[in-house]
Amino acid sequence: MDMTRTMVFSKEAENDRRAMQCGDLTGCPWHDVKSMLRAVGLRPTRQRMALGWLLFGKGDRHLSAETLYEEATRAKVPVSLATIYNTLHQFTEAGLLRQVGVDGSKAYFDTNISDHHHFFVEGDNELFDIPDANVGLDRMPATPEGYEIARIDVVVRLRRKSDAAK
Amino acid sequence: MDMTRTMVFSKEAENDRRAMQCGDLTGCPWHDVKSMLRAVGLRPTRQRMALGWLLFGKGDRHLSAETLYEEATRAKVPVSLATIYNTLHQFTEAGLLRQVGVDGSKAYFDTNISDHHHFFVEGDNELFDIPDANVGLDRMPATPEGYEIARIDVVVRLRRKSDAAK
DNA sequence: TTAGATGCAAATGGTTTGCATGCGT
DNA sequence: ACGCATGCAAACCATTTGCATCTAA
Repeated sequence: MDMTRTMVFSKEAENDRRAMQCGDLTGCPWHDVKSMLRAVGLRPTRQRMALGWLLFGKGDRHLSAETLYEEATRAKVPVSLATIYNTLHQFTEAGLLRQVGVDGSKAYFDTNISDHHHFFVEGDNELFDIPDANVGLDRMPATPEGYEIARIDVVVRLRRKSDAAK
Repeated sequence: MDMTRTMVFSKEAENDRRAMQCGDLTGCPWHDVKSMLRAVGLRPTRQRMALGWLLFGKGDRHLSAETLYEEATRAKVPVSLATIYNTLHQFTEAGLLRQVGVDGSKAYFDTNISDHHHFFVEGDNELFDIPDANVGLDRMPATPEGYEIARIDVVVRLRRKSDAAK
């Protein structure tokens, strides 16, 4: 059962993270981030800790490199944009984050790495999870010969309901 | 009538195009492209005609600006990259093309504007339509208040099956 | 000490823009 | 002739890279 788990490492990482965030969470996010980093083989450096803290300290989030950079700056954490990108990618490779490609311009990173899909608000470029975790594909086509499914991305693009005028 | 001429014409344009490509298609694509352009209110200029010809002359295609540029160049059609981008966007706004956002880096344009989804081959960055037109969403979540669904994009990401070793 | 991490600035790649010239109506 | 269309190059923006300097182990 459950053999169609293609993104296997996400799963493991997810467990690790959940364990850390919900298990021995003591109220001091620094400790947990440190364990999390160690668990995936990344050195717990000053900036990785701070970024991990910002990223995972308050529930599921969707942010771009720029967003995280501003947030870090606001939080008085000295980080360079280059490091933000490095960290974001390292976290993603480690399975702590999931990269979501929505509009083709900038990249978004989702702290929720479980199997789920997204709503994307056109214009606002806002991204959020589709609450119902059970959305699935109906009548999935056969996977072409020689290929395997790496992932299925579903993006429901929303637009503000045309409120009367305008 | 014809007051909300903003995004309404996707549908109309599709009909026009289908009529032109399947209806009174005479074998001379130039004539059809010209009609098609006129139908959506675009001046049938040399390059728009040529690009329309390249784009719609041979079935459903998925290409990037760069791809089309090379193709045009190879076909001895003098066009600048800027014009390629302009044209691609104008065609898209007119509903003749559909932009597909897959990887976040470059933009792809699909000459198949009907409701359908895609396979995306990671690594090769190859994009193609999912043959079964009936793929649909199972258990679609409720649309958030105040919003309406603009479109649903489903991208099935494929990767070459790991052939034994490696 | 030492490999790995960071910061800065310069390089990149896709896409857009400003403006002078060209072409469809 | 008028005005949109085009071409070119410079501008842009998100992201990446090279390299010298730090820092965790």
